[in-house]
Amino acid sequence: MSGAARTNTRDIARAAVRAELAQVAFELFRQEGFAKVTLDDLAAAAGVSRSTFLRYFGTKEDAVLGAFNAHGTQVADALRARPADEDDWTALRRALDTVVERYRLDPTGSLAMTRLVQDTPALCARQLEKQHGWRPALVEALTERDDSSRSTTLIRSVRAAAALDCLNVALDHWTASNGHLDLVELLDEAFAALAPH
Amino acid sequence: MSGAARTNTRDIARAAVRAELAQVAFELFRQEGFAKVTLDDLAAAAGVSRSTFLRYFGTKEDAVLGAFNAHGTQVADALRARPADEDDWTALRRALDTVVERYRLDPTGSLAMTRLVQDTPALCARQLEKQHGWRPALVEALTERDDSSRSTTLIRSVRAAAALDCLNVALDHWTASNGHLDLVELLDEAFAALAPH
DNA sequence: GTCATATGTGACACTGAGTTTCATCCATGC
DNA sequence: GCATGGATGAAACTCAGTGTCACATATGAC
Repeated sequence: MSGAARTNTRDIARAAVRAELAQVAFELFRQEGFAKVTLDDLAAAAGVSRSTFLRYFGTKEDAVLGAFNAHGTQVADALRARPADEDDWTALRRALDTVVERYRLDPTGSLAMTRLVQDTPALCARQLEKQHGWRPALVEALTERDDSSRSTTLIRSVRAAAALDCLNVALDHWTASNGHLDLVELLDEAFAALAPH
Repeated sequence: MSGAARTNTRDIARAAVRAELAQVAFELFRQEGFAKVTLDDLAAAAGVSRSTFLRYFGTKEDAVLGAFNAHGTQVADALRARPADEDDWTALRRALDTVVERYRLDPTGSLAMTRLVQDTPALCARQLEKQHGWRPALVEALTERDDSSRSTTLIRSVRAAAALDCLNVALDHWTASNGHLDLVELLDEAFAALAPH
């Protein structure tokens, strides 16, 4: 029994193919618009069958949004790594630095990707859904950090949700400025607008 | 030219049919589950053709979520009606009372409806999308209330988004308690978790 | 009353997403 | 070489959503 977590040659190959397919899909979506590109188009452009494409990404949207799949647990992990005496809000802000870092590494690509998602209602909706799915993990991480009765699940849920909103709104303004404004500053402003006492 | 806003006999009839169709759909979804019911099932149950059903609700989801269509502008209007000297966060909290009132009027029905939405990923996603669409109207209302430079669009956007999160989280906990907990108290707690200084 | 028009409806065909099934191919281990 | 299992491709299928057309009915003008 090769453990499920074991990363073997096959998994690496799969990941490479997946990345390649995602790249092809992204280019096509940007050129033609998400709605105009069919699964057949994607498969043809990538040189695989429609079946194979759908095996890598369960849905058309996931060919784009699969890039964000790891963000949820990543932010949750970053949250757990914050000092125990830090308040929820500050810890959430700092945990989002892991996401911001991704945008800093490739501003041009990130800008194009973020625009594509924002300008495509179907992608926007799926993205919101995906982020909604991160909330439980964030709440759990917050709870592990401070199990005292000072806080409740409701409070942690609201803060986790609000933190993700801050990210989204900051990104909205970032793309609106063509990436000229500083994402870190925008995020700080967003967090400041809700800073709990 | 009969003005578009004019409510004539025809519009009233349409609204009645629409309400009837929504009711039938809701019952069917609750009994069978949203995914198991097809548009043909809905049309047959309602005694109309598939075409007609789709004319009333553009999508299957909208047969359920159409009930929330007015909420966006309703909250925005309530926001504009708040005293000018009230801070954003308090005004948002009070504006949501218009929504809470709907739940208070029919707790049983609201509970079933909210559960259906929460338990159906497709509906949950569409609901998030719909609420996301409310944000611009809320931001505009906040701006009209206080056009001073004390605040920015980014700040207002974050607060509007966070307020809706508060509502959603409060509703999560309300349904989890089978409607036993007080929605108003839950909402107050949620808002308190983010109270800006 | 009659005619013209507009609107609601149903029937139908069509596209495209996503699921499922099956056959085949190929790499790995024996 | 041979068996096995995972990856692929082909194809049929369901269903949501769009668009078109024909028909019926109700409303308004004369």
